[in-house]
Amino acid sequence: MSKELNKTYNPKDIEDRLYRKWEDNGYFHAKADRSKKPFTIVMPPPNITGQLHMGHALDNTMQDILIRYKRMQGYNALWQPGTDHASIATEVKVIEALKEQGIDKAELGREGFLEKCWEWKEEYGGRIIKQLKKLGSSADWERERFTMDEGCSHAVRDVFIKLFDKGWIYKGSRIVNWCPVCKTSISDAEVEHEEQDGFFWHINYPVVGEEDRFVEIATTRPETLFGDTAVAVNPEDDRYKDIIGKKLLLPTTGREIPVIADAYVDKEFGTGCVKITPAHDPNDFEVGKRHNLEEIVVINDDATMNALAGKYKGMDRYECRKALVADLEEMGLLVKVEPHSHNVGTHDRCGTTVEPMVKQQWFVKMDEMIKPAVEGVKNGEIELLPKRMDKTYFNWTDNIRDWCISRQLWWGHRIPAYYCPKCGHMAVAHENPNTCPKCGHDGMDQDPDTLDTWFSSALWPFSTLGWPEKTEDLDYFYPNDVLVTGYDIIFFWVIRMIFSGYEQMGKAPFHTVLFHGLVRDSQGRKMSKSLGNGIDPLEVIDKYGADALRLTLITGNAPGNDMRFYWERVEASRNFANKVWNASRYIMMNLEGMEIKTPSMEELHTADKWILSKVNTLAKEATENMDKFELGIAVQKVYDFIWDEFCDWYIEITKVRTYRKEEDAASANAALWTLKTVLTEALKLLHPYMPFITEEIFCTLQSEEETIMLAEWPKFKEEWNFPAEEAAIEHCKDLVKGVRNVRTEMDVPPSRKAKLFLVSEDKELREIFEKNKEVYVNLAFTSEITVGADKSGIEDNAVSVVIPGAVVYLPLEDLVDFEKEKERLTKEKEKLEKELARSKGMLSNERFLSNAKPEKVQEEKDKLAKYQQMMAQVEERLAQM
RNA sequence: GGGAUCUUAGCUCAGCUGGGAGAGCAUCUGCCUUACAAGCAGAGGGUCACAGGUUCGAGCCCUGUAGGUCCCACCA
Repeated sequence: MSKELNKTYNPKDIEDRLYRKWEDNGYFHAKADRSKKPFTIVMPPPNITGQLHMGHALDNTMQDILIRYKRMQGYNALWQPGTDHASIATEVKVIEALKEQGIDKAELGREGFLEKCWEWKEEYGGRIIKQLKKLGSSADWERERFTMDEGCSHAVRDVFIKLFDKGWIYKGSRIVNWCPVCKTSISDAEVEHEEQDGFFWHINYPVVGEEDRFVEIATTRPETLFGDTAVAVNPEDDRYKDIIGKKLLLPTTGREIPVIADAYVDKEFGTGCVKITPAHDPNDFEVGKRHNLEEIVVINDDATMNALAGKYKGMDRYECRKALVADLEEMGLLVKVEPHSHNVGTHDRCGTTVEPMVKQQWFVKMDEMIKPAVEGVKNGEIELLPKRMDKTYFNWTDNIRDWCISRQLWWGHRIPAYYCPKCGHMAVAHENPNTCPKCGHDGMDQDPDTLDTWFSSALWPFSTLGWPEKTEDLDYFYPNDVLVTGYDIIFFWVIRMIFSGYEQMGKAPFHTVLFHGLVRDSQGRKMSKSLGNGIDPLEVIDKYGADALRLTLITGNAPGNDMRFYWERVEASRNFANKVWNASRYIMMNLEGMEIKTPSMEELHTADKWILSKVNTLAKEATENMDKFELGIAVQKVYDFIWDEFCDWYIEITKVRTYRKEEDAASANAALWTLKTVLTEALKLLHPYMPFITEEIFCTLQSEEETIMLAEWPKFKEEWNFPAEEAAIEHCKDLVKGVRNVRTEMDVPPSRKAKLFLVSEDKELREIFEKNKEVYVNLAFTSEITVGADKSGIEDNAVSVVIPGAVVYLPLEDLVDFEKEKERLTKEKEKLEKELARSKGMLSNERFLSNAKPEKVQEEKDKLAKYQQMMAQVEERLAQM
């Protein structure tokens, strides 16, 4: 019945084959089915430009674990996958590709360019999906969506129109972050602030009509001078009270600007005088609004100076800065230059310093829409894990600003607004009305801008289920259950999904958000292309297998924390896979040709019940941990169980029985049944984490079920709860450990078996040792075992080991070194003395006795008794020597 | 400026609601014991950053200090 397994686990032999089997059999597919409870996760859609990196690997491993777990628990588990059009990223890629062919985007025209984008998408868009499959991801690929497919695009337009009609989307002239390289506006969230060393230029602006009187301003951006429309001082600043309202001559321009008073100015900072450039600085923009100042744009979209910069026209902003400063110096208006480090906003995609610009853009009004999103997290409808993410979340929502959603790009969802070239009327609609509803003019032009990529991903939890159609899927699978993602996109995506879910669906999109950290390199640096320190998950899979990679990413790290990637850790995971493989191989070898019957309770030996009880507890605990999303803890417990309890103890314990199949068939049968049963349970618990190896073994081990993927998740069973047997085996383990310890210390070769005498005054304990000789006979290297109440008949010079409740004697007279033995016992005594002191101290502390929980007190009393008993034995032994 | 987070064995990190310090790797010593040397058995190694406080009891809670990392923020 059982097939052969290789001696070492080779992931390559099985991964692709098993994945194909799963996919072909439709195991990943979920259909709305009212008889089952749904469990839904939407996959954060990777960019079509993306290549699988460690972040994806971690993110998707976590999701796959949850999905596989819930699927085994009988849920109708849907993992909804798809990809994101990633407007800027894709557009940049396509432009680059075109450049190589000598083609320019503008030449190609909008239609032509979009065609190229789609071609690019067709060619590369599926790459990352293939890579995700390598990981073992059990997403429902039949449902794969794309943010720009017909349905999602419809959803986008629908939301746009609804919000517009509600007055929550508006078009306005505002100061926005402008990227001069990408030549588009970007949202606040896309701006990265970095500290840069710069200068503070102090410049004198002459006061009009007053000879030799100047106002000294300090600026980090002299080139914006041409856009100045005022100089502001603090109204409380005595130094400048008298010049408020006077005019200044703006150097090099001949233009006069007023001195105004505004509380925004900090008296203590700089000179206390601030040049106001409403068109190129967000603060100045606000000041300008308050004082009705003109907004003079002096910088072009490509960051060169425009005609208003006079002779500097056409220069790049930094070139102009240099030239202007030199000229000011010549004119004697440059007072001084101070080094000054300040925060500069850069575009997170290209690193270009953003230029604040006044532009006509589309915005989403946030003040109202954010309210349910705040409330939902506050009242626990949505739980953010780890909990501390709440603060980050509220920090953002409390300071929310309107969302700039228009982008001057071509690849993306085009804004569904149409303008009449004749009367200027604007209509917002799903399709071009063609005829102006106002003046009847024939032909309307669509707004050239596209929407921020995140506008469509914000709708992902419901747009993928068919919204705005009222589909069965939507009704059944929405709200989703869990969202798994990195904390780095909480603002971009998570918050926007939450408010969109509330606004469009009236319900939170999910009840739990599970955040994970970043995977860093071994030195703790971010993995990045520029550093070249990224590790390709596919390479890891190729070398060590997907299961090893998955296990590595999930263990040894607290939820939400960043982790470092080490090859050594992958190796350790691979070793575990191999361990599982070999243990299974061993069990299958033993099952070969056997017909295993389910043993009765009486036929099960103590050790069998012990391991059943252990795996039973494991199932309970691992389930609890997984329900709390403590995936790393859960799998660590499974790992420890398999390696330590099951392999190192149980398999070893049973060898004495499985080697003697003929002599005692019932005993061998019970052991083999237990081995197989416990292994199967453990494989199921391990499956979400290591899907490939568990499937391969499961299918080789048995033939009743065709896949472990759909096997039932282990539950705690009362009939497998054996506390007494657990305790009994713990005693045997103590015994074995004690013997091994002393034998190693005395350099007794394993080949030398020894007689073993066990002395205990405890009758129950004697019975345990008597009954379970088979447990320790081999592990303690015994040739003969005698259990007694006293030490009669034991040579005086036998080596002794004190274990809880008993003393073990090993007559190894030729090897006994009395000095060494004494030393050992003295060390033992010291250890016990310390424990006794601690225990006695606690128990003589009245406040401990009165304040501590009664069970704690009892526990301590039991310990004391145990130590006292052991101490007596050690002392007696020392006295004899 | 606000906030988060970290500081535990040589390295990387666990340590859940406070009750005798753990893992993996590395090191040392034995073992090719017929599942596994990617293994088995054993060992060494930690004033849990520092200083206070709460408590019968603190790695865990509170306050402060130092250092690291990160996020947010319009000081020109």
